[in-house]
Amino acid sequence: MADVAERAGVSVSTVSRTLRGLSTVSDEARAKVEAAARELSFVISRQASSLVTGKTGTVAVLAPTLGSWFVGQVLRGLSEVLRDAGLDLKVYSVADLAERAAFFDQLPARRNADALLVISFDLTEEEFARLDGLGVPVVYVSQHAPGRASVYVEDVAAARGGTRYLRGLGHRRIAFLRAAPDSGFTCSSRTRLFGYREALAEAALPYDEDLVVATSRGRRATAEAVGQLLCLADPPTAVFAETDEIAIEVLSVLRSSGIAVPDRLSVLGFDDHDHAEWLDLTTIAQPAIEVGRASGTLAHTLIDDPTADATRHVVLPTHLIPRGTTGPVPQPDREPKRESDSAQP
Amino acid sequence: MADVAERAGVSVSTVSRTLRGLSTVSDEARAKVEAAARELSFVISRQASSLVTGKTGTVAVLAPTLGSWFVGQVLRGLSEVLRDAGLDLKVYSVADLAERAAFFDQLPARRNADALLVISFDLTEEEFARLDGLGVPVVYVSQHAPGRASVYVEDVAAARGGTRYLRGLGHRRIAFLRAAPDSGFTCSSRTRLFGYREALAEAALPYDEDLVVATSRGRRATAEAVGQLLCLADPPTAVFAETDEIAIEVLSVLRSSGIAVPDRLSVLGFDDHDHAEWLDLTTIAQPAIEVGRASGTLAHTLIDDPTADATRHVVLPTHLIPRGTTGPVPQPDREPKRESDSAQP
DNA sequence: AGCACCCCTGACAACGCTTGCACGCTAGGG
DNA sequence: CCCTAGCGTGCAAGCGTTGTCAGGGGTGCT
Repeated sequence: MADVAERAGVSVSTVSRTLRGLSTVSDEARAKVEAAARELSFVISRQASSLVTGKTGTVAVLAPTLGSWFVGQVLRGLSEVLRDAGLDLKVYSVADLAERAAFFDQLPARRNADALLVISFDLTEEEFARLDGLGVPVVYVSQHAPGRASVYVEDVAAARGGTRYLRGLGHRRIAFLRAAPDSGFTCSSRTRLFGYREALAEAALPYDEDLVVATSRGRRATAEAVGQLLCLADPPTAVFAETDEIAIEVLSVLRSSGIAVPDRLSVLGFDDHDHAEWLDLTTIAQPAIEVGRASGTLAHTLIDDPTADATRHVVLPTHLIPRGTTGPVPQPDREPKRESDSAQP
Repeated sequence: MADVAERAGVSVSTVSRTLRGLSTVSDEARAKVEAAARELSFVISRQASSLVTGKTGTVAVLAPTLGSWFVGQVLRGLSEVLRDAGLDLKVYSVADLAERAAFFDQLPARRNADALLVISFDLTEEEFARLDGLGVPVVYVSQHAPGRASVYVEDVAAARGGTRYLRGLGHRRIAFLRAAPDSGFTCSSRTRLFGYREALAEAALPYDEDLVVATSRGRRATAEAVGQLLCLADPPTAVFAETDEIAIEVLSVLRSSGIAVPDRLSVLGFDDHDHAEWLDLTTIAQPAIEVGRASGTLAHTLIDDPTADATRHVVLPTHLIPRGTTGPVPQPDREPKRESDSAQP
């Protein structure tokens, strides 16, 4: 910065003021500084300025994984608004429980970011307390955190609606396929399961724990989970998957087993993944990119305005998209209409 | 830090030394400092330490988008090794050419990261020069940057192999579907196209520009591109898509148009996306997560050891996975064997 | 006993930036 | 003609660390 000042023939103070866009700089000085800065391709060091301002100009996000479709979309929306706000984006992911513990133990984000976004974590009270004491605003993304800033979709209502839809098709034995707890996505897992239970209860259908199965990512794990369901004495006629990614794996397993969808088994997903449309997957759409955008905007507000309501909630809409993987409950006394969608040679 | 020092009854120097794990601290002092630090839940400020060490403890990555499967996988591998190395991960994404220009103009990563990873950017000489003058090591990911550190798969050879494979099935009219230039993924686009051309040349097949079409993300754009190909006077019998995501959209379009795959048209992808297996998509697998890991490791090496060879290349293997979307070239004089994989009711 | 070491510790000057404060200048009002 | 106000600028004091350096207190050797 001193170099720029020298080249522009002004003091470092003036350079600093110019580069931050303060209005108390003469046009002449501003022009000289900008020219000098460009020639030296000078970039101000966030580290140094944060040392005095206390602001890092960075937002941290904690995600269970970076590889999932949902997180990718959220990150997309997020980076878009953060870029416009001049904030950098730091990502932390914790793959398993040990890493999760390590993260909360060290809280590396502390003092190294102006805000923290937590995506879909089912936090313990202790973990909530840690984050509350972080000293920076925390925004809970894709999860409802009571009394704390959060951005989410009405998971419970959406899952209730999805389950009702299946009920409306005549299904009485509806399975719920959730992500394995180690994946970290247990938050939406819990809320969606809750909506599912509510919809069962409305219709006085029993909640059968055998119908609720957790699966890890990967085809083999999904095959096991599906097998487990189909081997039940009274197997389900419909499967509600917590995410489209799981639903798509289920479709894959079913096709290679020659089980007709939806004639023998209906499949309902959640997300409206990019591939859902052409796979003809009935699903509950959620605006993932918009979730990211809203989270970024909220974080930005909370950073800039300490008096802002730090318990604000942004609730985004979902809607059911009926497609081809759900249909009426099969009639055992009739032949299936035809073997559709069998495996290719 | 002064608070910790006071509480522990030592000087800040000792606190600093303890917290950095330097060996020249007595056990007694170390214990007192650690206790005090824990009680005050003190965390050192990266900003401040980076000010004096010159290290930010952060690695920046520049990606064309955060929503694509490939970038997500790379980020996964990357975050894994960076976490182990104690480095933070900052992401910058540029969605269009204006943002790209802004990035190279302002170089926000300058001085704010210890290394920069650039994922699959087809850079101009001028942009290369900008990055060379960045002052921190730059690792080119998923692209071969001559004389600079890069991690990539043999795109050219892989695409050549894929095209040869189609040729071996009898195809003579092979289309290449590339990502639209605005998506930023033009780097692998270029190299894969090059391999495709090489394989055509080997067999003395003409390179027909009509067979090379660019498509943006999204179903409509893909439908247009596919339509364009099929309307040619001499339409292709096979399509080689630059990525599985494009290939999957192509399959989608073809299915809804009732065009049998592979009986009327073969489809070949690139990536081995999570969904490729069950969609029975023939593809060229590349170890995306491993690309991320290797990039992170290389960046870490370059940061820690300035004498390390900054032109090191890591080349990772690809392999063709023959599946059901590719088959022999259709025989116009014979009836197609059967209408496989028709749309569901 | 004297000397050379080694080990540990504390003081202090950076690092690159922001910001309160004071200063010099010009313009307008009494 | 003096006083005040306002504007643009520079000075200097930090922000929270690290690294250098000097010094104090043991220990082992001569």
